[in-house]
Amino acid sequence: MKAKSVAAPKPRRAAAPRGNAVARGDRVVVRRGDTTRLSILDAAERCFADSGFDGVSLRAITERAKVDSALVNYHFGTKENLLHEVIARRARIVHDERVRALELARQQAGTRSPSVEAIVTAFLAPMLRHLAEGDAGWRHYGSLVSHLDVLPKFTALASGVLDPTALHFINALRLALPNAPEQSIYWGYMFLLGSMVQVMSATGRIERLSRGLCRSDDVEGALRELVPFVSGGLRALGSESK
Amino acid sequence: MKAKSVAAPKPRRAAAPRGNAVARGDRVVVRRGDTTRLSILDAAERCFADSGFDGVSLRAITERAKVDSALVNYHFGTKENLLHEVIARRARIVHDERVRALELARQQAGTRSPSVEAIVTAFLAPMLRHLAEGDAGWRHYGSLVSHLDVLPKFTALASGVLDPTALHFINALRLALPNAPEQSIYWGYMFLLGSMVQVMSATGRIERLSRGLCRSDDVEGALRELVPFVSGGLRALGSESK
DNA sequence: GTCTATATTTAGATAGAC
DNA sequence: GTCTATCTAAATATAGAC
Repeated sequence: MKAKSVAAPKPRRAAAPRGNAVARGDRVVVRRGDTTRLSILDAAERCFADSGFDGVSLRAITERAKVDSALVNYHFGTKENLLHEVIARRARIVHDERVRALELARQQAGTRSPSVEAIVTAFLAPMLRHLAEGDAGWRHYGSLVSHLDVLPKFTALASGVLDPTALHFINALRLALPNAPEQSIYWGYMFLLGSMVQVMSATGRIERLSRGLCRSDDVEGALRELVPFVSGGLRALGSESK
Repeated sequence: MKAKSVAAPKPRRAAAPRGNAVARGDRVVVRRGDTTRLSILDAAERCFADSGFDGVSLRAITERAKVDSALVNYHFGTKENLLHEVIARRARIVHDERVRALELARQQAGTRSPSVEAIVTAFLAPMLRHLAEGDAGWRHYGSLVSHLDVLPKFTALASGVLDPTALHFINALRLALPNAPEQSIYWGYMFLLGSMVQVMSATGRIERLSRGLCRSDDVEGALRELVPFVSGGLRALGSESK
């Protein structure tokens, strides 16, 4: 495969024959093969996070998932499609949680705009809460998103999944920072992402730098630093003395 | 190749037979093959930046460099070694420039510590200046470093090259922010990196989000946002009201 | 130092039996 | 849905002539 960019999810053949678990009447019916699908998604999530999309083979993934190597193509069609589904399943969840948290902050603020801190927290807390709960899948997802966020080749894919969330929060920030120039809002949002990525990617760099004083897996600690840092930064963009 | 992590540069065989250009007496003697070496380094820098280390083949690199495909192995030994040399050649330069800029800020501050802004600027300006000058090589380097910064597989490599700079600036920040807890300094430095990465990686995401209002290649504009954002964030970490 | 040719392994994907 | 077997292309790396 050449180094062409990865864009839309083109289900080539038998990609995703059916949904994952389907409600029928009252009961949730788990179909045969659904556990296979899940095993593959989880294994892919982990492998992609560790080594990047091109750094792992489908065989490495199926070995970790303990399923036959032909089943990836049956369930997902192509490797790219597998990546897309790995991202999409959790992105949907975080998006909903973030939007709901922002809604809540708006209600609590009444007629005024929520504070910068409240908006930033609405954005960061859902993702970091998942990380803090110790779920390995979410940790791998965080690391994987960081990876995609930074490689031009995958920006289209990441953008397509993550931009809807972005626009919600950019709008909110605009209202909370009426004095900030329009460009500052966009850049500020990017810096928010970048700061969060340093926590999500969990490369172990901060352990090494701080000789163990700070830890990537101390997500609550990171959140306690992240919210004031980002909020302070955004406020500085909105103040006149720039 | 399995998904093992990439650590020290292990020159396997004929890796880097000689330096790139050697001063002999007064004159700089450019050896035969040095232009080949340079072509490969430049092409690799570009390809790695676009698609990541595992996303490009050595053949794609040699084709872009317009040299024979066997010459990578002759000059660099392995692909990993090639990556290491691609990073190292520019990392040395930025490190020196940053340390010099920090020295200068210290002299100008006299007996007091330089301001947070001065320290942050000393760190950011050298790299962003290279980007702003429009040199394609530096742009690719920036994008590549962002990539390595985020993938666990490459953290050891990136760390080995970049940590010396980090410790310089962490020390400086400690003095400029006497009220900040020790952990906040380390996290703050990570967030500084993360924010910078959003500029360096130049994925085109901000163009898409802002519908063309902001541009990745407007580096001066980005620097005007980056310095106040990071400085404001760091100050917030150092204030009592956290 | 550079090239041709190739060894060796591994990749993604598929056909068809069960 | 799952498995065995395999196709085809591409990967990294090397040997040896020039």
